[in-house]
Amino acid sequence: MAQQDEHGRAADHVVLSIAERIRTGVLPDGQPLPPERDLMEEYGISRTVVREAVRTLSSRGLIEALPRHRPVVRKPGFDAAIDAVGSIVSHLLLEPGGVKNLFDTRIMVEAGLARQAAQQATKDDIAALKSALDANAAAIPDSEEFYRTDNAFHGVLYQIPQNPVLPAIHRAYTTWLAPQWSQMPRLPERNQMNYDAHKAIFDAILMRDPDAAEASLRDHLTKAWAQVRATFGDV
Amino acid sequence: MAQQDEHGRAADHVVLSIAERIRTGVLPDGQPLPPERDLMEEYGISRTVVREAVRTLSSRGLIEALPRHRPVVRKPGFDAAIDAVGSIVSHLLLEPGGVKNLFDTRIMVEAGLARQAAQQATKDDIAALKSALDANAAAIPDSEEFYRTDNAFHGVLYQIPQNPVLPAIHRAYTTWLAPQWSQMPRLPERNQMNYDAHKAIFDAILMRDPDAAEASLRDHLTKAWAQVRATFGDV
DNA sequence: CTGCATTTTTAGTCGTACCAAAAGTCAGGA
DNA sequence: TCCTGACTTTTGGTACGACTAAAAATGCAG
Repeated sequence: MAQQDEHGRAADHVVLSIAERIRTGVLPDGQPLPPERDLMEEYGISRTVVREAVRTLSSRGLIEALPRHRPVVRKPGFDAAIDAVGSIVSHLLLEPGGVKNLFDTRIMVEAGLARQAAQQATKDDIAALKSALDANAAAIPDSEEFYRTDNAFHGVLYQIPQNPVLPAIHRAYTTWLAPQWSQMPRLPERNQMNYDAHKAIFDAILMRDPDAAEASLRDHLTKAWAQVRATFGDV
Repeated sequence: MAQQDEHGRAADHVVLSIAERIRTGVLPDGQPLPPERDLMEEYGISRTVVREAVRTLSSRGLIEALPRHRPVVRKPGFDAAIDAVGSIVSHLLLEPGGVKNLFDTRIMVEAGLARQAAQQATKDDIAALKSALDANAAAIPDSEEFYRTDNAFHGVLYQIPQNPVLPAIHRAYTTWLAPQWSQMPRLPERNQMNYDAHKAIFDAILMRDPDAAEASLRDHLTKAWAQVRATFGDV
């Protein structure tokens, strides 16, 4: 994969070099990048190239470049990876069927999570779920708060396997699907219905019944999708 | 979220504008972008800014900017989204536990796919699986070919739900995990073992037994992971 | 109509210059 | 002494102009 080194890209070399310094910790997380003028001297290139490199690193998520500020190193986490795709995904969601395709994968993933939870959840996990469920119940009259606690309940499912990739995925789903979700009419009746679904999922997990857990979760999300369709039509 | 418009970024406005033109099809897929000089005239900005915008669009995956060529529009697909994260993910995989975390999500996903296949696979799906399985069997002596057919067999699982997101995810897994996988010693005995595992998965799907399908798939991938560990130690 | 040489266009890079916003400095007052 | 606000320096954002080499377009000859 090693291409013609002196061919068409000076900036890419700088990108690679800086990325490596970030990865190895020579440039620690949170530290501002050296000034552009220093970098151009160090690499023997023009500021044009330096700026291109910075721009690239920024959209790669390795640094955070606020408009007029010094870019700061942002050691890549799974969240940064999600951010990096955000732009593309938002385009994909505007395509017909885009939202549905994404939502379907969410159903798949959470169905798996529910099964896994029913089989492997520890006492602490159950306690966390219970606590999230109670908060959700308390929020039924307050749609704003219900949305938050609803999210948090699902979030617990993503935490149970103790895999840092999963919470990032959850954040991705909530971020990307938020435009649809947040514009839906919020009614206490609906909140009640959703809470009941959460309770059913919780109960199934508590009973260590993977099939029931998956079924109730699928039912829950499928109904949620029906609500989305009722609001937005086919998307 | 609308910020101070005349504040700190001229390039971003151009990025937004061009991205919109791509999405709406004013700039169709495959068409080269207008020359930089035309764009600077059209937007009333300097070439510096145009180039920054192009660079950004490129790393966002909306256009493909080969070194000395005209950037061509590349309507974003799910594959492009995967590419966009590639850079970050490759960093994450170098972190301790990074590969395992990713592989675990793969096990989760494919476990779900196997269940779903057992429940919903059509005749055509089964036929595709069978065909992939046969190709896999025929390739047992040829490790190179076996790797390919192995991949293809798993790929069929990702196709069954008919959700375009899933094949993209499969491609992501194979791309990101390839460095580990392709360096593993290839032995016909191992191929035989993996083929047997594939056969077990296929049989379970054929028997419409989701539990067995999931179990055999988990077993298969867990053993594959053990092979990785045996080769690379803890990663 | 086809293949090749020539011209034109265009991306890549450099350098300089200027502005405005941060960041850093320092003096004066509480 | 410590805080505060004005002042200076640094630094990112943008513009303009120039030059090179590669790519694309053109035109010519066969």
